[in-house]
Amino acid sequence: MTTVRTPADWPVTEEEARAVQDRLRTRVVRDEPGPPPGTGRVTGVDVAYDDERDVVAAAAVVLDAATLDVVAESTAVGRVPFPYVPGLLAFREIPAVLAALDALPCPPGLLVCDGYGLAHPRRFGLASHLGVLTGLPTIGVAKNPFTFTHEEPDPPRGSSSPLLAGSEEVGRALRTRHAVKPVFVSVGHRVSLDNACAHTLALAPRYRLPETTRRADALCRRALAGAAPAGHSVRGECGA
DNA sequence: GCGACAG
DNA sequence: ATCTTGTCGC
Repeated sequence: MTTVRTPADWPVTEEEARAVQDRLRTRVVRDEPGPPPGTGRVTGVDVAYDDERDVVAAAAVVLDAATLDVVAESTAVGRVPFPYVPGLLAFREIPAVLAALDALPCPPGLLVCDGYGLAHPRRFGLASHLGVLTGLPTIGVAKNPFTFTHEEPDPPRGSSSPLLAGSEEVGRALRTRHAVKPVFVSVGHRVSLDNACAHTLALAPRYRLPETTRRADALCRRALAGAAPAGHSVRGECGA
């Protein structure tokens, strides 16, 4: 596990954070299909918090896309760098996630994020932000529809319906299990929406959520449980 | 102005 | 996200 220090230039106010999003959103690449599902590697990233102790823990878990076996994993902990504000989730999660990705011993391949990409008030959610900063293909798989609207997909696994911001399709409500609440898929960076949905289905053969997010969620919770309170130094590590 | 709102 | 017991089902 590695420790993270919040970057000195990290946004402090909501206004600064929105300005960063407006500046970086132009760099999202939308005209690439992305890697074919079932090939290469797929990496899940997730973050857990203890706001009382001001601690954040991130995990990255690399899976073989064909077998869904774990190939590598890493964690990072640090202080919570930004409050939770709807639309600004990325500023809370990204420093720790980048540190976990840096600590991986192999290339991550496609990144699967817990949250949204283009389905975002300014079309620049966590998945798109991580994609632009790393250059990696990314998708977002969220558990809730956020502010968007959708019709109920048909019951069979694989059915989907458009996730709409007004009349614009910003993502898809995708059924990964028969008659179970859908997940909400959106494009992050360098992946098409069709391909993002295909990846999501390939990663969720048994449970509602993709194996990538299930593994990353379990790992970051373990890392959080084992983390020292912020500002507490151990063996030379500087917390404050 | 009020409520809703990824994690 | 996180706080939380038992319970129904494969």
